[in-house]
Amino acid sequence: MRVLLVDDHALFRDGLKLVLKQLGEEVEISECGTCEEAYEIIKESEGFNLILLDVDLPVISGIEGLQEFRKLDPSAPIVFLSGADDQKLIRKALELGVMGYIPKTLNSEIIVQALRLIMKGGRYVPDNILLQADEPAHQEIILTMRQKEILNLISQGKANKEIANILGIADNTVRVHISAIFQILKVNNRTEAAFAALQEGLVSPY
Amino acid sequence: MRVLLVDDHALFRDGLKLVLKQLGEEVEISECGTCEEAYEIIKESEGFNLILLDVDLPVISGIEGLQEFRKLDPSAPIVFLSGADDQKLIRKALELGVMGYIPKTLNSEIIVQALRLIMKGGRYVPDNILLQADEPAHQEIILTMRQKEILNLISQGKANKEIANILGIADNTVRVHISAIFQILKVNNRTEAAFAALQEGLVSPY
DNA sequence: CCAAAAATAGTACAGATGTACTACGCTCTA
DNA sequence: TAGAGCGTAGTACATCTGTACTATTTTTGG
Repeated sequence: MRVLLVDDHALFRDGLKLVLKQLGEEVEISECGTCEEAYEIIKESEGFNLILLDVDLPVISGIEGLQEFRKLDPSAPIVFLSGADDQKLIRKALELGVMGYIPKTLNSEIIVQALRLIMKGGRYVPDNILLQADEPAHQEIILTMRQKEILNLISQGKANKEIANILGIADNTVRVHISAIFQILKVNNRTEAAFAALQEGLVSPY
Repeated sequence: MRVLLVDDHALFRDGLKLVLKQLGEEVEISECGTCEEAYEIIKESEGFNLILLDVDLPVISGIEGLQEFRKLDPSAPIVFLSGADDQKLIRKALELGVMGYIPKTLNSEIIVQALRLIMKGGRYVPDNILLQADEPAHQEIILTMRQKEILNLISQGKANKEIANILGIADNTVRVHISAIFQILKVNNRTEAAFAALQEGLVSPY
């Protein structure tokens, strides 16, 4: 069995390698600390039975790199490793079609069980986290493309006039969009909107 | 030798325990996943020779919990473990007087050497990161208490009047503070200020 | 104790922001 | 083809925001 382990924390890799050996007979582990290295390894290999991918990788995150892994080794089930028990992240991961989401807080016994499950074609997602996520019944926020564009510019601290210039429209139009955005996000001003955008993952804090 | 290992990632603890055993003869390792548990362990123990503390812990972060560790076991050298190679964080850690800062990306050989150094009374800080930190010459941003309070409220999307009400001062005064904050942060409006505050770690995105 | 820094507060003003309207063209779908 | 939704744009208006002043009181450090 061939496993590829991508995580920038060398010691965590060491710990996980021990766990993987409990998985069974002949486990052959390739490891690296970045997506870029992982791509090279896959190209030089004959495919893996399992890819364990840290979501929080430097340069190219696991989420960003996921598609490339799919291309390079379409048959390998991909499991996300994550330091954060983030409900949204898990949902996104599942949407992206990963076969598992393993929080690094899990102890080795549970991880072994989870990986066995995944190797048999199942999925593993920590239930406590999914239950948590069900609660809020948090209504999906849907914005039009234009609204997302403008929300992004708002989040950069741009003024209405600047936004109008950038998009080549009248600043009255910008205001109309902004009013609409505020209603959808249920906020009253651009600073609240910016933070709402952050929380919804619509913008990133650079 | 007694070592306390506080990290919420069970597998990382496993990896690190292996490394610690390389440190020498009789290493006795206590481990847990949160500061709260760690406090209990220290109270029930006779003191440690080394405390390894993850900075990014749930509920109480390593940085927040540091003082309490100091109180409970003043003689134990404290070493931060961190998943992020963050220059600012390292500087802050050193200011707080920790004896070492170990990025989780380090491999085991280097960690062993670093821990040996620290056990002998030295300090370990990854040089590549410190060099990096020198470059930006990023001037420290110093705000008064009042300014921080107001910056926080700005980041919550509060209007000047609301801030004035909350703090029990005139909204003219709020404006004066805000003008000062903008100059210090080199920004032009409250949304930019909110994001600058985020980047500087002055507020958290809840 | 004095000087500097911080916090307070006022007046004044230009410009930005947010809302409420109306209105028109475009695209898609029933 | 009618209606819905989107993007565009205008007018009007009340309010908020940010800056530039001046000025007083409190706190703090040398």
